[in-house]
Amino acid sequence: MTGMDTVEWLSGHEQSVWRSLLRAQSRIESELDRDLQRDSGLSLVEYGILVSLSEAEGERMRMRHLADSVIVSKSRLTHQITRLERMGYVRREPCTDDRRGYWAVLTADGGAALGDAARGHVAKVRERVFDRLTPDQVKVLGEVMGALERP
Amino acid sequence: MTGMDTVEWLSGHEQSVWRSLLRAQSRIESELDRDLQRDSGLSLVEYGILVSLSEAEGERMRMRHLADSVIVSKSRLTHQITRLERMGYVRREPCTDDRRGYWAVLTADGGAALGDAARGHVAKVRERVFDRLTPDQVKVLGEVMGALERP
DNA sequence: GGAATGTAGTTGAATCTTAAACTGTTCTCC
DNA sequence: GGAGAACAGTTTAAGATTCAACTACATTCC
Repeated sequence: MTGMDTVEWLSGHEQSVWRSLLRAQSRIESELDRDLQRDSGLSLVEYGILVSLSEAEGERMRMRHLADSVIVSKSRLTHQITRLERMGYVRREPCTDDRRGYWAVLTADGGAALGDAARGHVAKVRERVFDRLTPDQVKVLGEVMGALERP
Repeated sequence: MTGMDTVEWLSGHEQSVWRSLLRAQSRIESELDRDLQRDSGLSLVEYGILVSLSEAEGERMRMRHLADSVIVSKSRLTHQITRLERMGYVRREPCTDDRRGYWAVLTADGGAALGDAARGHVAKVRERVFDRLTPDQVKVLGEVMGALERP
């Protein structure tokens, strides 16, 4: 017994919950990503970007806001938008009122690609997550994730 | 109303739970990864590898089994183990009974690095996850993740 | 008005990940 | 015992991500 033992460890149960969580996370994400990629050529992050844009006023968002909304670094978003632009799903427009800024704008092709991808993707989400849970479990899961998502 | 509308969409509540889940996942993972990296120079995956090895018989595992245990592709594991070997935390040993195979073996340095990293990391996990939840919520979270982790 | 500081976004290089092809070994089954 | 399939692991190259440095505009505050 040394002085280093004073860290509070996780209890056995907490440990097992934590490991389940890590495995579930990693499995859900990689399966959904693989399927989405195979069926529509979009990664999960790309899909998320298109969803955010499609729901925004004028189907456009400033880079910074978009980065926050899909939780990626500015730099990663820049590269990602460049790729989406190459695919023709997004286009950049300079901001007139803040000349540092750009809008990322959803194109018609991007909207169509999102529509096509969504059907299959939603089915997988349902199958991979919600079909496995009771309504009560979903309710608690919502509360829990609500508590965990806050920074 | 077209024929394409027959996909069962997510209900409003499900949708909001799903989005919380995605945000929580991504925040938890990136914060823990950042902190772990800063405090100990290990990524979350590297940490997971060292944990698996430390708990295995003889502090060693076959590559395939290790890859399954931390849920990464064989290829990624190969690269990752190469890096860990360069850091001196793991060494490879050829398998005597199956000449295709290798053991990844935890070194003394690797064990020490894991020990150092664990203290801070566990504290963050507690702080980032368990401290935000009631015992009941933890219990349900465990059931839910148990259901979701299965392939 | 202008120096200092903060913010938006991009760039480039190093690092990491992925996917497919490949080597060498073991297993199956006739 | 040997052909063929399956398995363990690595390699390679392309593509993605990260990190720090950088440009350009906006804000603040004297």
